[in-house]
Amino acid sequence: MRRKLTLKQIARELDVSISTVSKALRDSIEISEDTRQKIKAFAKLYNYKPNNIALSLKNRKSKTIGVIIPEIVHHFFTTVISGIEQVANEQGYHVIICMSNNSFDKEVINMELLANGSIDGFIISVAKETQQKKDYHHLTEVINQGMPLVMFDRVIEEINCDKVIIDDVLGAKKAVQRLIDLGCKKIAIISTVDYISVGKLRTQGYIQALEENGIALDQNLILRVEDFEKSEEEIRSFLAEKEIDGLFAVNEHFAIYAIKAFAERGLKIPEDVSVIGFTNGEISKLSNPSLTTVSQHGAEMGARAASLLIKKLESTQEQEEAFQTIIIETGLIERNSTKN
Amino acid sequence: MRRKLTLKQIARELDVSISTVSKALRDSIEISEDTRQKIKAFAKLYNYKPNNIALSLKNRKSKTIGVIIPEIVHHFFTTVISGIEQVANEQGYHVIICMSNNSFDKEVINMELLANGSIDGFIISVAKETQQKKDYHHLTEVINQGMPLVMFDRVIEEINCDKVIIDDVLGAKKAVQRLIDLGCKKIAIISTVDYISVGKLRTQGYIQALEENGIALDQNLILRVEDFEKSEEEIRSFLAEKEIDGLFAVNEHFAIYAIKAFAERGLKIPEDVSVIGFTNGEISKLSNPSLTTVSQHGAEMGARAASLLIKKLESTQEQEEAFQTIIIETGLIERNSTKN
DNA sequence: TACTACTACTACAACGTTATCGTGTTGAAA
DNA sequence: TTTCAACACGATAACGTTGTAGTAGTAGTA
Repeated sequence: MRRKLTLKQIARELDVSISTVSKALRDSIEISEDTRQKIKAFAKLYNYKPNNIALSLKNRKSKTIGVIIPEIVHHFFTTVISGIEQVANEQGYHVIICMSNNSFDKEVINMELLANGSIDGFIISVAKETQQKKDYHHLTEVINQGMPLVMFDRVIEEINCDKVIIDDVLGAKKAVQRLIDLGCKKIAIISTVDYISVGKLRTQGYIQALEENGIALDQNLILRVEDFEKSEEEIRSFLAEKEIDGLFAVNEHFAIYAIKAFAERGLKIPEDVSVIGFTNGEISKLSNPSLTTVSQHGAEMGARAASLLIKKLESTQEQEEAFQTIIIETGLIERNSTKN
Repeated sequence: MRRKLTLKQIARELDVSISTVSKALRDSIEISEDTRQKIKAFAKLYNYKPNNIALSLKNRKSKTIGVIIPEIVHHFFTTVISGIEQVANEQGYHVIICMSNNSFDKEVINMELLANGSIDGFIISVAKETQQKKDYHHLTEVINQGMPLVMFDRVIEEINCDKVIIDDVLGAKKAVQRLIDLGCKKIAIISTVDYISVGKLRTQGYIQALEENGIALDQNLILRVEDFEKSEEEIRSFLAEKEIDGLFAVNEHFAIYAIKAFAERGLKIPEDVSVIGFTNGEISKLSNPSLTTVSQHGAEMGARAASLLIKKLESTQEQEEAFQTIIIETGLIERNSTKN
């Protein structure tokens, strides 16, 4: 097994100095045409590639963006990553992804690991556990070290940094408004417990829509799922005897479980109940009936986040305090779970 | 913005040499108790963390595993990554993930990037395009450089390395056998074009099952989807007038599209047609009716792949030629798309 | 002949570590 | 008083790069 070829080896082999090899390969005019050709030919022949680690160390930057996401399962995160990758690659950056699996500890470990030289900046959507614990020391630490950080989707207000979010309140409001426009009179919502920011915000949107239309808020029509593992059960019993004609769910899964629960009661979608979900993932597209959803434009989110981060990375001046929060508009994709 | 703290800075601050700081932090007995405490306290106070890049350069290894996957969308890959992460973390390794997006070029770029010092070894499932092109230079190159590589799922026979696969033929055979046992007489298959190895193998399993049960093979009952983007259409027209009572699909999506197509024809699942898919993902679980599928045990696959890789990385001796191929058993998860 | 200017290279330092070897100061044995 | 460990620390090299500064050798000019 031969080790990777280095400048030193080339130098020894061709009986020149390391500097000469380095310069020849970078087409320096200091090196004669002859020598340059010789060195380049040799390097090409033996497939020389500079060692990134050495370059990172020397340049004190890695041209790499670290992305930390809570769970890769969600199609939404996939699309965000695509967006990040596209912009990053265009600008000559590389992307590495780490999962926190929604665990606070893993988020901390991964961030510390990446922060120690491997990457130039972070794009992160924080873990559920982190939101719950409200322990942000790892985030502030990274920021204090002068490493730019962009948050997306699940952001933390208290942290001062660039953010890319969707207008959860508005997205939810538009969805519920649509249900109202379709003639729904009794609209329920399946949300999450309030410490999950998106759940809280989407619930707000639901409430606002009802208020604006003069519909009285009925707390019995709000389900805040506690345990994701048991969400199917929670939803089933919540919907067991509700007489409703519209339902808004804050994610795809909840919407699907709701549709199943309705089916078990013999209710027809969308004839008896109209259902709208959140997040335009695979599941929404493939479900039966296909699901009308609020789309989050994940790719755009990723792209904007990457742009923000790279802008920070490339600006030599420290324009501190100049943190932006970009709000991505949501869309509503109408499918077969709502009356047309 | 303060830069990251280095040994040098600590040394200057405490008026000792860099060596002393390094040794103190590593609890060397060479350093007096007093000095050691002082240095450690200082380091802790200012949150010193060694620079990974420098360590990687010095040690010529990064304790990091690079994972290259074609598309993150699939739940299957997610589970594989979980398996990899678990084993890797246990053994003190870090995992970074890159997506090839099924593009040959991106696969090459990502591999070259990671191979130049960032990681110690690869775990890869190759891109569709790579299988099609049969251009494996980037893989052989990495191997020739002495970097261990483990392939999983979509492997390439010609490449000599450790592999972790499922027995696609057997998995498919068991699924089709199940359909036969359920009394299905006319069983169709929705597969992919043959250059995708898993499609080819699963088709073989289908054929074998029929043969073993003395059922004549009918080429009209085999669909080889060409274009994934248009798969829904292809499947719809394929199933338009088929009189069948069993269907085996080589992935979840195809199965779902098939169920939709049947529904459009007014056929009931599983009463009129029994359907079995492949890959036990979210979609199978959530679809309506829920889908009976062949499960691939992704987490186990990832775990085994990581174990193989780490074993190679830690073995100082080069036991070349000792490449293994581990075959993971598939399971059959029965849900509501087959008669009970 | 002496100086300058240019060409084509080499040497060195630095990025942040750690392992190896070197060294000055003590204290005690001879 | 001399010698020699033991102790506690410092200097150096190395990992693979690149940029700056330095230097032979040649050619041209006065």
